[in-house]
Amino acid sequence: MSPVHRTPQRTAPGDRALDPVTFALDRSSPVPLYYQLARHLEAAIQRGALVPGDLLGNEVDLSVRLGLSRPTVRQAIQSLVDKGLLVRRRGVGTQVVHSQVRRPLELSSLYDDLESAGQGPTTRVLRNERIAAPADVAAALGLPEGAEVVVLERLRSTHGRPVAFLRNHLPASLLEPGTVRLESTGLYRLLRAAGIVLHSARQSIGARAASAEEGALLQEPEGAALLTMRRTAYDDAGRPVEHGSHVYRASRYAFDFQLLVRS
Amino acid sequence: MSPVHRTPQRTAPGDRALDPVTFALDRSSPVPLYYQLARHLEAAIQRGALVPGDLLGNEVDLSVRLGLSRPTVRQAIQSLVDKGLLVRRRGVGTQVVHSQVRRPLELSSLYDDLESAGQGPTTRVLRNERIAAPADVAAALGLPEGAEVVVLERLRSTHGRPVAFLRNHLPASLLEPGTVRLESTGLYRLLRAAGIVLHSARQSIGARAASAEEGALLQEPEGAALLTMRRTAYDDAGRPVEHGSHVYRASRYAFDFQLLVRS
DNA sequence: AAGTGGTCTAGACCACAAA
DNA sequence: TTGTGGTCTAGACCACTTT
Repeated sequence: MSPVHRTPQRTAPGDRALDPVTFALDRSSPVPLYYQLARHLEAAIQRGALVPGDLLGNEVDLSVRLGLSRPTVRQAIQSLVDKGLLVRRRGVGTQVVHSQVRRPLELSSLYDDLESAGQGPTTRVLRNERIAAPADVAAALGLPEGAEVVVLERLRSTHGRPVAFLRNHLPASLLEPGTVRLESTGLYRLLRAAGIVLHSARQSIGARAASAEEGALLQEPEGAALLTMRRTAYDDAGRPVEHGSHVYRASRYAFDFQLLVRS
Repeated sequence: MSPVHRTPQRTAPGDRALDPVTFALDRSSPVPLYYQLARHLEAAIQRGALVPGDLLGNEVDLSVRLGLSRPTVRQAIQSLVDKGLLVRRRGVGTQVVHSQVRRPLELSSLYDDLESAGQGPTTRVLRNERIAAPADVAAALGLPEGAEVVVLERLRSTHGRPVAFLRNHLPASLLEPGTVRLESTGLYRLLRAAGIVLHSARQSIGARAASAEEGALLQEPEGAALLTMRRTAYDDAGRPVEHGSHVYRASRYAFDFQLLVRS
């Protein structure tokens, strides 16, 4: 049996040289074996060597061919199942998911979103200073009211036209973001560069009509529909790291993502 | 050493009877052992027996105390790490995450959302018929243009006031949803009851101003800000199962969820 | 130096689906 | 009946963090 099958069946004999599953592991690398395998399979899927519906060979054969134990192979496969790229069916096998999977919803910055969409975002920092925390911000960040926080206000544009107005608050003890850097990258990248590891975020997406000031900033008429997003991000230890309150031009932006069903 | 530690340190001696980690496994149950352990730990966290910051005992001790192998214990712990309830640090240990974790974003139906919030949703079915698929729907569902689909239009309310207008299209071959059932439950529950297993969905959230008809339906003035959601859901085999195009009153609804950072 | 999680092995038996 | 993934064991060695 050849290790990859198309529906309803099999590849031509002599395909083993093109077998997209078997490959050379680097056992001297510090990269874990299961991770090497996962990346290899993912690449094979991305470049189309494994087509939706294809069955991977069964796990036992696979582990023999690769010289790995079955649990290690399973660990690799499981990570791709978790990503939504593969589906396992008992008694059937493991196959590549049919639908075009895009990335699941990530805690990504708007900057990265726009950049990866080739939108060449620009940022104008309107405000960057230390203030006493307003009540709602203090509550969101778990700080005593009046504690010192950094407030950032930024206008993000693509193609010279505004997309979003971003207001963020950070505990002043955490980071003193430089205005210059903020104009050339995203806040989350600055946090990561400062060694702050994000773990989770609580987020709320809504809509409302634009105020006169918001309209002026975003070049929308007063009363235009805006998307709003409020988010508090936490680090590994559960400490609030950042609270953001953003508004987006609905005519130029939407939240777009893939969900996986919890199982 | 007692198995649970508070910061900076330990519970009183004699606490072993209250040890929130050790418990009795049911080896005769068909429920997997790792799953029993995961549920037990999750319950201990939810009821506060394990407090944020608490360290679980190390994995080797734990497996000995529970009479399980270490991989099985790891499998249980890993599932809770994936859920965002626990954090592991090499050289340190596994501890309960500080922040209050709510559920991550799920592919849940609005009906379930409102019901679990105690809002007692009601549904009025405005339309339930078979039609030839419009071009955009056919494209989303991967059907030839003009193929037969079921179109549903529903108005969902809580406390007697409308919250959302839901328009859904399904391949007619898949399901013939009964209007009566649709008034008493959510579409996704009907799909599940029909044996349709959802796997993933592609979703886009935006905003726009209400049209005159939308305003009349939702009891909002024309031009009011509305939240919009377009979603296509897929089953295990990657077949499109449903396409929804919904509008929500921004004054009464927001998308509210927790994100975990991919790692 | 000691203790933790991270990785890996080489088996075993079971549950489920398809032929 | 056969083949698949699902679960589980009892070890091993390594990398990292803290003392």
